[in-house]
Amino acid sequence: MSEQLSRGGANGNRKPSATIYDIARELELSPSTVSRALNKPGRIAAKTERRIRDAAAKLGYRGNPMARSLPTGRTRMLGLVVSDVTNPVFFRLVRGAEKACSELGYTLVLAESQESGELEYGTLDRLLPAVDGVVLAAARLEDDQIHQIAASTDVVLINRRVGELSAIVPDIDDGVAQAIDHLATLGHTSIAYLAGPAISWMSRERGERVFEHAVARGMIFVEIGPTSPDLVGGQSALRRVHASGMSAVLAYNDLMAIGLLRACRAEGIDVPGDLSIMGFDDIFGADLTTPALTTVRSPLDRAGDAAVRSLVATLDGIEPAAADPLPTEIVVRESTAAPH
Amino acid sequence: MSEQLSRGGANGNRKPSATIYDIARELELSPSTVSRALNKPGRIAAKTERRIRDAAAKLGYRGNPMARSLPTGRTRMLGLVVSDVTNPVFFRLVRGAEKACSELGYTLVLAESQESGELEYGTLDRLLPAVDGVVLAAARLEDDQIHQIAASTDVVLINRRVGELSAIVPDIDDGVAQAIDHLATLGHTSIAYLAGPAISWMSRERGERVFEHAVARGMIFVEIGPTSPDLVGGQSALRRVHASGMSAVLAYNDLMAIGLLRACRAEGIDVPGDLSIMGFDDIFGADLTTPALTTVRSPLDRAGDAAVRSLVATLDGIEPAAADPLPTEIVVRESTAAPH
DNA sequence: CGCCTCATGGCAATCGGTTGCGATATGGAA
DNA sequence: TTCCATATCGCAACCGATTGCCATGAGGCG
Repeated sequence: MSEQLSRGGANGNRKPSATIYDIARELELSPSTVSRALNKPGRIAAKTERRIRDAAAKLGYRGNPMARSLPTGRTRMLGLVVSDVTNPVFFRLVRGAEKACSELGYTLVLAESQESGELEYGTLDRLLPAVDGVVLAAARLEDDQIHQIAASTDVVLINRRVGELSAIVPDIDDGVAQAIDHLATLGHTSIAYLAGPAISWMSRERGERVFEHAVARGMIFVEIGPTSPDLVGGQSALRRVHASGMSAVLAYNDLMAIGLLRACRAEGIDVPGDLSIMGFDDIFGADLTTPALTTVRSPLDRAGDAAVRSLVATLDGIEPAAADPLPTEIVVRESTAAPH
Repeated sequence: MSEQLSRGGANGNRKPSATIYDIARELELSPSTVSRALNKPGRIAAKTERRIRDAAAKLGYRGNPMARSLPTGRTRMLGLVVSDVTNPVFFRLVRGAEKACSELGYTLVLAESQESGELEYGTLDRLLPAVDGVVLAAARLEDDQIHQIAASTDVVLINRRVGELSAIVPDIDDGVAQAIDHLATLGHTSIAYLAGPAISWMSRERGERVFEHAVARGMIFVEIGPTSPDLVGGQSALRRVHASGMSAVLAYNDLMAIGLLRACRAEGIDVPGDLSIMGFDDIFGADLTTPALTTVRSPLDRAGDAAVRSLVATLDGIEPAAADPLPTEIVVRESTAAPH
């Protein structure tokens, strides 16, 4: 009548899953043999391996991930740190990373790093020791915080360069060139760049590229901001944008562009008649607005995929293959037109 | 000149983090004392505990999660399974779950269960043994698959009821009542419900509620579908909707409603003039469309939060507090008006 | 026929904690 | 002063794997 000790919480009537010891006993073998048969194909006689695999299947054996990672130090888990889970920019990114992880036999752990202070004693503190590496897509983190993270685990950055850390950065230049070309062709001679947060590497990068291409085209260029990279950021920038007298605006991201769009509508400013607006990323919802947003599409899903693969390669001690460029391109919709 | 063995991947020049053994040696104590001092406050003499905590801080001790979970069987990780990471319905849900986990000292692992076949030998297979419990927000899973999962770990469902499994389901009735009232007040006498996938419990539930309230109001009611719960699903349903002659449509979710909206626009059907359209959930983007979508808002963030808290309570052996109702309410925007 | 090699499988240490139980002070009561 | 209860800490087993090294036996070769 001895009651089975149920470890941890409710649902006590759950049979603890089989271990390699169960298999070993069943077959009168040593646990080490079972371990090898299951992980190092060929190390054990083919016949024995067969028997072991069959027994494992029969007993419903699932290796205990914790037990495995204790001696090896590898958890086969990867972290993905984003600054804001509800930001639609990350959706395709998460999807790409998730798929790659799944294909490579890894598990993806998603974390949010809203305030930078959270780095200490927060989610990241719990995350870092549990993963083999992290993909950082958190624009809000300071450079030295990133170095700090990189000191304790392998890191791959997305949309950002910090020191020599490996990074996946889509080739902005293509897209920006196309965007400026698009606007110039429409007849615009002046353009404003609506910057995101000052800390954002990507915001600065995009601003820089827009600047370069604009002046190369002989266009007037101004930069407005910095602002928060969301709807309200875009919304609140309208007065400054309007005051600048530019006929076209390129916002740091789609969220800001959409915010600006809405503010224009509220103020009775015609888009694209009075003002052409473009964004970056082509997030979900960019084609839902009226007018639908013209934007520079970023291959975020591919970036997520590439980041994970690069990370896993480094973990395996392989020099990560030089990632192919990840080109960007513009998606022309309705928010851009000839100025009048 | 003995080279330090770097376990696992690159970045070999990383100092392995301190263990309780390091602390014990430093203080000439036993590891077990260190362990207790750190986890069972009061179990050890206050003075000793102080010394241990100080030493731990000094050495930068971070407990090894794998090592801890091996004897205890608990990983302090929770899984969140959704059917589609890129579906904006889940964003607020993820956010809510993430925050709750963080507050409770748990780590959230996000997983996608697109095809049901993936249940075997897929992401879930790797996830399940690694977490203490899962929150299931995956409408695509079959009932018996859910039971199968529940057999091996603790489970909390969101937006769905299966057997006696604990579930967080917002109170649809409020919202639907308000919706029907809204439409009736506008003068509508007929209404169509655009159903999602047949397998979706929530789709059936919403349809049922709409049906009840519509007939209670003496309205004509038809159900159209089932369809895929996304933009194309809504888009492709336009002809059937139109053919039905109803003056108002309530779609299973906002994605479908928006798809329908777009199709209407493409076909020159005036919304809300010719047709009033409503959705469910109030996802990101629902207020971006033209006309902006009137919808029944679901408190998804609170649902995520509640699910996690309920799950953790069960894990702690506490009877989860009866969750407060999670009411729904309509958000009136521009896609509904009096029929003509 | 003898020796060497290689394939095969077992032993035992190890990863970093947790925890039941026992040993040793320590202080208070009698 | 003696005895006992209690507070404090250590011993050692255990969680479920991995892995270096060794023992055994079989087969190949001269």
